[in-house]
Amino acid sequence: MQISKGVEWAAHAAVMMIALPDGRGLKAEALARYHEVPTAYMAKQLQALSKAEIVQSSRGAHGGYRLAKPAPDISLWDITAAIEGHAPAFRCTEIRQNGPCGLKPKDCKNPCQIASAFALAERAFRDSLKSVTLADLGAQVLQNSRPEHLSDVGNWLENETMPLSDTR
Amino acid sequence: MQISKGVEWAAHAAVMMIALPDGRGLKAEALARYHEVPTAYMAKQLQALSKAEIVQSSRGAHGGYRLAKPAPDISLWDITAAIEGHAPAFRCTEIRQNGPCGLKPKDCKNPCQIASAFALAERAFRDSLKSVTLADLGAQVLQNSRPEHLSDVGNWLENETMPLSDTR
DNA sequence: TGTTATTCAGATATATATTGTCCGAATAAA
DNA sequence: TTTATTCGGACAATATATATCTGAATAACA
Repeated sequence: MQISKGVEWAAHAAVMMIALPDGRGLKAEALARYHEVPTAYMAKQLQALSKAEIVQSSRGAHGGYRLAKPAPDISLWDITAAIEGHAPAFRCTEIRQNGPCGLKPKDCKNPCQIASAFALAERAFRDSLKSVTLADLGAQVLQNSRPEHLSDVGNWLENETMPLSDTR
Repeated sequence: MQISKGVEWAAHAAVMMIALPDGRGLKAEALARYHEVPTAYMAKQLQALSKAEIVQSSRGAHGGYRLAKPAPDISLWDITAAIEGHAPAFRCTEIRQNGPCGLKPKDCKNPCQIASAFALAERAFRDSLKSVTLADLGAQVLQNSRPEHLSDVGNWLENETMPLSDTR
């Protein structure tokens, strides 16, 4: 029962994108470099977020990714589901229908008790993650970071999001 | 994010063992045959339950497995943890310490916000499973099964748990 | 008390999913 | 129209889950 590393990366990348000014974007390579993770694999996670319409992508020169909707409308569950998929973690294979005392399918209209218990637990998990938004995470970062760190990040963003010919 | 099939098998096997009379046991092969799953792999799950002291094993002729404690004292989480391990599903790799704006370790005494959110969600998952005991599951089976099915199971158990020379 | 049949337990292969990489398609700037 | 740049999906390597096999331990029986 493991959650893919991609979820961690995608979540951090999404938090990063909160701070992105106006219509600017961050390319996959920059987000990977910022977090010091393999570029191509980070790109893969961003593609998944893009498919889930959590981020928008722009191709070509000066392209990149940005959030597709306001930070309060994106939950940690949205990100997790985008990377891991929506399939339940517990997969009931209906083994109660197997073997010498196996039940007939018509006697299995109600879900198996064990499967039901897991479904309930997974719902609790999901609901917990749904209650946390990107905006919440961003606010916590602002609160808990030292001012110098925030300015470091600010400067880095300036450089990465302004690759235009600004020679002044 | 998948839960091993072994958890499903182990849970069903454990529910089965509730019905076991007095000091009798069921061997791995019988439990596998009952559920129509590969014998050796079912055996492996039972070994895990044995290590976690959820079931007791007896070797040699007429050996087998039985519950190591009363059904109300065994939760679905106990079984899950025995098979899947106790490690958290979300693994924080502290990528906030990476890259050009990486934090210093001394500024990372508090856990990362994202990791905290997942820890909370996993706790909710765990607590939900902890609230379901083998006794609960057994009671539900008794309630929801047709009488004929219960007698089928009873007969099967008689044959499997009484392989002694009872020729009368 | 030795011998044998039986059963559990750990070590060993195979299949599947996760992790990581590459090359082509698309887009925007020049 | 050309070119540099970036995303997107196809491809490969690694780790984990699944399945199997052989040996160690135990109890029944002679």
